[in-house]
Amino acid sequence: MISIFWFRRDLRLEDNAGLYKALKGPNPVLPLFIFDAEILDDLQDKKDGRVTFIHDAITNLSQQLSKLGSSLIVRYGKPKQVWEELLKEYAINKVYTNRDTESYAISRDQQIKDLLKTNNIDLLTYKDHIIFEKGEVTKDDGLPYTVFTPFSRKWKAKLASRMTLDQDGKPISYYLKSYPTLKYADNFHNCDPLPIMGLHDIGFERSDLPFPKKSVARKIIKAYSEQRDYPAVNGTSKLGVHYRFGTISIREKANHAQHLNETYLNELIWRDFYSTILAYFPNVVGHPFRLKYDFIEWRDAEEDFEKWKEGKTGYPLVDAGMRELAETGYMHNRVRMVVASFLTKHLLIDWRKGEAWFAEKLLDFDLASNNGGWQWAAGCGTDAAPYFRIFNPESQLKKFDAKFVYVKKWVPEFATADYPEPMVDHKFARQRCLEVYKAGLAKAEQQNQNVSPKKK
DNA sequence: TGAAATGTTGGGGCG
DNA sequence: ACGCCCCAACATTTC
Repeated sequence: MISIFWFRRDLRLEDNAGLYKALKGPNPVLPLFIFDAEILDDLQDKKDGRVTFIHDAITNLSQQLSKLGSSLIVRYGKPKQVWEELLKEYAINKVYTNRDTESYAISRDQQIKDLLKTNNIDLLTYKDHIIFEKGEVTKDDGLPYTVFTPFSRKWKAKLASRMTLDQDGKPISYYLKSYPTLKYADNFHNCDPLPIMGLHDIGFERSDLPFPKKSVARKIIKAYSEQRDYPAVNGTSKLGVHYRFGTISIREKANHAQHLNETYLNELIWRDFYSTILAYFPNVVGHPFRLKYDFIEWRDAEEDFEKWKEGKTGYPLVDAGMRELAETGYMHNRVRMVVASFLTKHLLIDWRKGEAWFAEKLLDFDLASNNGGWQWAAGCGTDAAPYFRIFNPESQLKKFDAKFVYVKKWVPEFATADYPEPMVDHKFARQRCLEVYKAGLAKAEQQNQNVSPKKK
């Protein structure tokens, strides 16, 4: 009998909660990865950078495991079918995995749990990709926070409430201690290396996007709070894709952040916050968190959307960001806010369209954070910017890229005759946005009264 | 994690 | 010396 450890968005051996538990369990452990046809077959771009990133990570894991005398099962297909095959091929006693709380993952895992149950096999799940999950950081009455600042206060208090020492005698929160996975490497199932299919076997080609490195200079984290807002500066960690696929440990990075820079730690808390929001309110996918914002009449002009996607709006900072995204699968965070504000407020295009475009293009795309960010920008989310906070793309440029270093990098025709005029006048668009939002909210108010008239 | 509009204050030029 | 005006700088309110 063996145990299976199922890798999904936790593609590393070190400090992996579920893998650690599996190795400490009663059976030899054989790890598994499934290239999920349900997800992959929906991807439009057959050179999708994320698929290459995952394939690289899987190849790396397989090599590491073969050095340990074990291997990695790699399959392609619909998870249920793959598991049905595995049940025939292996004598499986337990299955371990790390929790994934995205909507699709929850239903997939339930399906697999049921399938395993009929074979008397437990599916054991663990928290690995965030620090505190749903239910761990709540208001005193047990209800979830929907505003970031009090959430983060409680989060930090919980983190600090159990300080201890690590192996080297340095102070560390109990919640950030690493799982010493490799100490139990003897419990991997001994076997010959198993083959890994190539990218084209699953219908993809190698992407030529550059993948950010997972080693980050300490000074970037240290100076994060001062430098993060300037897109021309190498001031952000670009670790998003590694957090997304678990090629680094969130606990390790949170521990660094706790010692080096509180603002960077806050960014990690935002991940927990939005992940938790999604877990409590799965309806935020496709719907505004504050439902009264569902009555806004978006203009949704298709030609405007195209200009935005191509980075041809005539607003240099917006265009630079959109082109950086298209060319690298990444966009500086300050600029993400500016382009999102521009799409929703200046162009009055439904935030869900922008969200979908980011989902397609971002290497570090994360459902919860992306949705939270877009709803924030549109003003309809938790802890949202009030709708009348409208970014001025020109003053944002002046503030954060005054010397046009970032803009010139991505928009070479900037300041030449080839660069277009602004597609819409700022003052006009601002006024229009205020009116349309106001009308939308008024309509919501009216509907609300029709549904539940006030009692006398 | 905003920006514009409006209000207030105080210094300096000037008659 | 004084009132008046202008305007920049800053503060507050409004969207």
